[in-house]
Amino acid sequence: MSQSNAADTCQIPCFDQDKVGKIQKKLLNDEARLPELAEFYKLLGNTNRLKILMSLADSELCVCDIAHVLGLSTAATSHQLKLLRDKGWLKMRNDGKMVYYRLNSVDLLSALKTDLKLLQQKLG
Amino acid sequence: MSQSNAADTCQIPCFDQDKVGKIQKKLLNDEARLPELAEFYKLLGNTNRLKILMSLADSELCVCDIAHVLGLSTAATSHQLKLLRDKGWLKMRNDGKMVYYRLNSVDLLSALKTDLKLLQQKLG
DNA sequence: TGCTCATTTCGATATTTTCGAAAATGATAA
DNA sequence: TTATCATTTTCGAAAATATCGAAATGAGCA
Repeated sequence: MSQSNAADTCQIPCFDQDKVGKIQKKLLNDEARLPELAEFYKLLGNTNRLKILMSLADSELCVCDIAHVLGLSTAATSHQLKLLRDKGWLKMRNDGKMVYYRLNSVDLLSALKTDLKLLQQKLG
Repeated sequence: MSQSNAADTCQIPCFDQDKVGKIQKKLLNDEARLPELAEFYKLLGNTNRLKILMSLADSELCVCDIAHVLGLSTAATSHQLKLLRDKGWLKMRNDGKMVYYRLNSVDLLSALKTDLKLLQQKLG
């Protein structure tokens, strides 16, 4: 409320207003996309979902087969598949009672592989 | 226990043993690395940490400046910095009382940018 | 000694994740 | 129709995790 003497004492005196301002300005471009990017990474931050993506590298699979690869129930598997499908990374195809899933983006898989290499390189 | 008539009725009859076996075999190569990869993505699955990485694109910054960019306390900022440092993505440098952080890997930033492009492309 | 920037620990809170159980869906077959 | 089967969905609960403030600690500097 009082505008008297608060202005000339900064709570955190070390910071460089100019530098901070410039960086905030620069971030503005990407800032809107960062939550999306973070969500993308959260989605990939799970071993089972990574396994799903890699399992589908060569060909489509039915839910049941994927469940066996993961060692999960079909319900749990279906849930993970839905998360990937909702974001558009997987596509499903009905064939009678069966449902087959396949990758909807080759680029995703190559991104995974690139990142895997980055890690391997980092760990020697 | 009884081996009489259990063998010919499969609890989950739809799956293709051969296919599953082949995929599990193929996954063996990468499987050991998948938890690492998942952890890597978990680390990146946070807007503040992404902001930190992007803020450091051009030059090092002190904790206090980073805290201002993020709008967090220095304690909270320091915590996030530690997570990135512990994984080897950031390096710190002491200069008097101040501590400066910088990127320890150019490749990480380019991976980020690649993934961001992948998303932009996906979203039209 | 006192001050400052940063780190660390502790802990509370909030959020998220994961997945089982069970009901619902939707296709097929008898 | 009725039964069956593969999958999906909803609900919910347990567990794991994240986030961050407060306060104690370090470490440099005057």
